[in-house]
Formats: sequence, C-alpha cells, structure tokens
Amino acid sequence: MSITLQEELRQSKPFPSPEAEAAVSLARTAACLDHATAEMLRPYGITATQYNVLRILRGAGPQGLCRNEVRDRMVAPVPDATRLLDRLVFLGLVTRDRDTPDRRYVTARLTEAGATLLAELDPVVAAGNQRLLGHLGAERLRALIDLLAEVRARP
Amino acid sequence: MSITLQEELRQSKPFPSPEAEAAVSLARTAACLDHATAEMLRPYGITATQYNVLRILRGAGPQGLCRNEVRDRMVAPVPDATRLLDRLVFLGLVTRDRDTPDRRYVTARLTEAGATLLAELDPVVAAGNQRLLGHLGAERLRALIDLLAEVRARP
DNA sequence: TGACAATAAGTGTTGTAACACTTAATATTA
DNA sequence: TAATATTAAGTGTTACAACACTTATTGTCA
Repeated sequence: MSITLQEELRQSKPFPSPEAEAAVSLARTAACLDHATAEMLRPYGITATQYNVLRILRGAGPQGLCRNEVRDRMVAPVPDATRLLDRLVFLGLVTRDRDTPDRRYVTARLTEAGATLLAELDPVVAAGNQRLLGHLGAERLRALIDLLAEVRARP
Repeated sequence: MSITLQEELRQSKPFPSPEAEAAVSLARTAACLDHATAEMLRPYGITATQYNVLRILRGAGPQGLCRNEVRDRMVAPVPDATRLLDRLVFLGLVTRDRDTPDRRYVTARLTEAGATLLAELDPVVAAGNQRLLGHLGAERLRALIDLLAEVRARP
C-alpha cells in the first residue's frame, strides 16, 4: 500500500478512531467502485441501479417479481421503485402487468431485449470485477467479504 | 454471522466469483452505513455530503480552501461543487470570497455557525460510528481498513 | 356484512446529481 | 506583447433521488 487514506484525502489530522477511519475507508472504496462501474455501464446507456434491477428480474425468471419485491432486493435501497421501473419499461427492457389474482400487485418481468442486454453485459462486468478486485486474490477477498458481513451483522 | 448476503438479497443463485461477491458486499455495506449516517444527520438539517464539506473546511482552518480543492478532498466525488457550496453558504455555514491574488480562486471558509454545528455533531457522529462499527473490535477494524486500502491500491 | 385497518402501487413536488458548456483570469510562448 | 492555452469557477439543462401524500385492493373482525 503506497498511499494512506489520510494522504489520499489530504487530511491534516489523523482519524480520531479506528471506527471513523473504517467508515471513511468504506465510503471511499465503495465510491471508487461505483464510479468505475458507472463508467463501465455508460456505453450501454444504463445506470448501476438499473443494472441491479435487471439482474434481480433475471434471477426471478419468467415468473417475475412485484414492485416491492424488486425494491427490497436492491443492493442500495431506493425510495421510488415505481419510476425506476418506469424508465426500464420505457427503454423496452422490462414489462409490467397487473396479472395476479390479487390485483394490487404489478408484476415486472425482463423482456427479450433486457435479457439480451444482460447477456452482453455479463462478460463486461465480470472483466470489470476482475480488474477492480482481482489483485487481492481469493484468500483476501474472502477475508474482506467476511469482515463486511460482520459489519452488517451488528447486534 | 447469521445471514449470508445471498439470503439478505434473496438471490436464487450464488455469486459467480469472489470478486462479484466482494463488489456487492462492499456496495451493500456502504449503503447500510450511508443510510445510518443520513438518519443521524437528518435532525440537524444537513446531508452526509454537506457534512463532509464542513469537516474538510474545518480541517483547512481559517485559511480556507478553493472550490476545486474542496471537491478533490471529498470522500465521494461530486461533479457540482459550486452549488454544493451555494447551499452551505445559504445555510450560513460557509462563506465564500474571491480574496486571493489570483482572482480566479474563490476561497471557502467555515463560519462560526458552521464550526458550532460541527462541534455539536462530533459526539453524535462518534457515537454513531461506535454503534455501527464498534462491535468489530480494534483488530478486525484494522484488518478491514487495510483490505479496503488494498482494494483502492489496484495496480 | 359493513366499517376499518393493512397492504401494494402510484403521484406530486422539491431538491440534488450529473453532464456539457460558458465565462473569467492567469500562464505560456512565438 | 499579442495570440493562444490553461486553469478556476460558474451556468443551463436533464434526469434522478427523496419524501410525503393519495388511490386502489384486499384482509380483519365486531
């Protein structure tokens, strides 16, 4: 590691606690990855959030998922899943139908075009992940994943 | 760790690679902390981004910092630092003056009110960090910080 | 069964993020 | 030193995020 976070952000003072440093480290690192992912997806005309929805719907298969179910599976919470889906419908990547017995639900499904786009993106995203995180190696990646899980599993 | 990320997001399939799982873990964990921080700051009427600017300006002291310098020290990059500072000026937390020899620069400085607000927030944020990350303990926090630094230091 | 609570989705509105473009001031150099 | 490049800041515009509020449908139970 050639440069500390303190230098990276040109901070004059050291962090007041390991907790504070970890919080900033996490935010900073996530922002770096976010940025890189956004750049990766830009040529394809979708955002990371939209990509997340498409993957969720692919995972659900032909059965689809209702709005709130999509919302609850998002990596980062979104307060307006309706209009997020609106845009994907507009782009022709998702359909939406009120076709369950309980007519309150609206089922979202991936279209053919959405599936095609995802298939095109799969290798791009895999290569991106490799480029962004591959240098850590399996062992440290596992350690990182476990530590992050512990962060989220606070009592 | 009682629940896996896969369960947390109700994913039907396991992650295709450790890199993919690490990327999602990072985004997810950062989103959790972001959310908690936003809740913490909400009663005080500022966002995490604004809080970040205030801390940067406090670190700079009475000398202040020019717009781009503030922008470059942000934890997450912002494309519109001008209007971000606009709002802080409007809130009375920051001043802005074109007072250097090089008249292209505009120097931003924390006001008395800004310093007071930060002083009020310091214990709140410290307690929040403790609550969100304290359960890891110093050793694992250090391991996490180091791993995150390695992620950012990709070749 | 009729009133009321609960749930799912959508809407209205405001503020902010993102991106490209413009203006102003200083450096550079032919 | 005049023309051009570079740097700093600001502006215009679009789309998206966030939050509170409304509507529609179903569940619950006196």
